[in-house]
Amino acid sequence: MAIDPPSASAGNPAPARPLRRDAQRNREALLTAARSCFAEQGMEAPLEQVAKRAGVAIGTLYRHFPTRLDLVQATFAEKLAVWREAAEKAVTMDDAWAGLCHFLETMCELQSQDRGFNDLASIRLPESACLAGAQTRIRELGVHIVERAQEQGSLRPDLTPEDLAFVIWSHSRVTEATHAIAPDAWRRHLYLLLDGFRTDRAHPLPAPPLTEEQLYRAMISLGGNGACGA
Amino acid sequence: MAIDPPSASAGNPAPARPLRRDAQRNREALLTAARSCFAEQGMEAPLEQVAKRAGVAIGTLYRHFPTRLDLVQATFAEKLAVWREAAEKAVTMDDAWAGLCHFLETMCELQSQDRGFNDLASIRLPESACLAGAQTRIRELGVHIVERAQEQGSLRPDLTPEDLAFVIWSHSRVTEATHAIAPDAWRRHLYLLLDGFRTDRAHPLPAPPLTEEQLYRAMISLGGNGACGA
DNA sequence: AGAGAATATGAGGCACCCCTCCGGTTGGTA
DNA sequence: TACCAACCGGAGGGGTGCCTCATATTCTCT
Repeated sequence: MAIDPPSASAGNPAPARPLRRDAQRNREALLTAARSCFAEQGMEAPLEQVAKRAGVAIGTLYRHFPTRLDLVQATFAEKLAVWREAAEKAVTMDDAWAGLCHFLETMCELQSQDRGFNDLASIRLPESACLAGAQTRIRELGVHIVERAQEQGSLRPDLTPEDLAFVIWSHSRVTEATHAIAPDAWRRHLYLLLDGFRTDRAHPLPAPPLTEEQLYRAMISLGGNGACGA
Repeated sequence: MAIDPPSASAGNPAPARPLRRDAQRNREALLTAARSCFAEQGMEAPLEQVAKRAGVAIGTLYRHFPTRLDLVQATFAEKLAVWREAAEKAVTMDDAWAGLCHFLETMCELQSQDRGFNDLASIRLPESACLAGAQTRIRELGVHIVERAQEQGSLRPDLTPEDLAFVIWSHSRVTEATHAIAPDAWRRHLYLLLDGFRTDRAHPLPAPPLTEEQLYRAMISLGGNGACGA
């Protein structure tokens, strides 16, 4: 993903000679350390701490992952896949409302377990990032999830897929606040919000939905100093 | 609040000789600068930037406000008062649901206009802070606001005053994301959540409410590096 | 006008984090 | 076994922000 002979940017050309054994070991130690650091402190955890926790010098970290974004992507690829699978499954569920709940609940669960994922879910990676594709796919699935639930009449018709970002963002801070004190409290918040999503009870909303473009810009603006540079 | 001859901690004993004219001028310049820095960047804005914007050296800032907390409190006293007045008014409104909306909408508006206030609303100041009393008062009023709306039957009965913190927290991140892109989008989120608060539509919630003590601990845990030291 | 207290200044020490670079080390192969 | 490319270590230069303190300046009162 970073190391290796020149070229090999997209992920398929040269088979790239396997890593030396010590390098392989270090790479894995780094990923393990990154997972725990990011989970505790978010995507902006000091890289020097990741290196220390991996029992490796800082130079070694940079050799394997030249930028923070490289490390973030390698660290979260799996969890992003879990989220994506939840979305894929959601669109196949007979009860579209249950599908929506499954999608959102899985997402929130991942967010609440991992501050780094919490950060990642809230933002949009740069186009160049290899995980950006997964984000895009999840968004497509989100559109279907919303449409199906509206067709079945369970989801209020004035809700747009962009409104799902409200769930991500609002849950983000709620879980950050309650995580250490009441690890399940976020479910209460989620279901309060979901009650507001149902068709019965819908009252007119006071502001128009975000456009897709606004949504992207909003997600990018949250990027701050995280892994979002370029 | 910080300067001046010894003693004079609570705010009434020695009349405390008035500030010299230059000191008075600087103090006001500092507050103005702090308001704009905090509004843009949150409560953790670099103090050196506040000083620079005030056209004053860093030492001067520390002379007037020995700790960040001192500066934060002086900066936000007025906005906290506005919030509190909204709460006082809310409990007098005939329609308790309208009162709840007025309270929350005012709060969210303040949060969305000012990142610093957004931070401040999410956390709990230390007992020693002079603004802590206002926070406590607002909380008391929040209890009444909730109770009245439940008595009138408009607010779902399984909601507790602690759940109002979900509004603060969730709005916090939503407005941070959308503030620069769609300044009114937060109203949409707020009213989605409020639709979930109504009595009709209430579905059983999957997690118990926070206790008061959990709420405080959660708010403190968000304090991070902000103005919350000691 | 002059003295003295109050105030302002800003360089500087400390801590944190970023990222680079080059000499030393090691794994795997001939 | 010996070689060398690949790899590792970690000191160090750069940047930011915090806070302090000795010195210089300015107000105010007599």
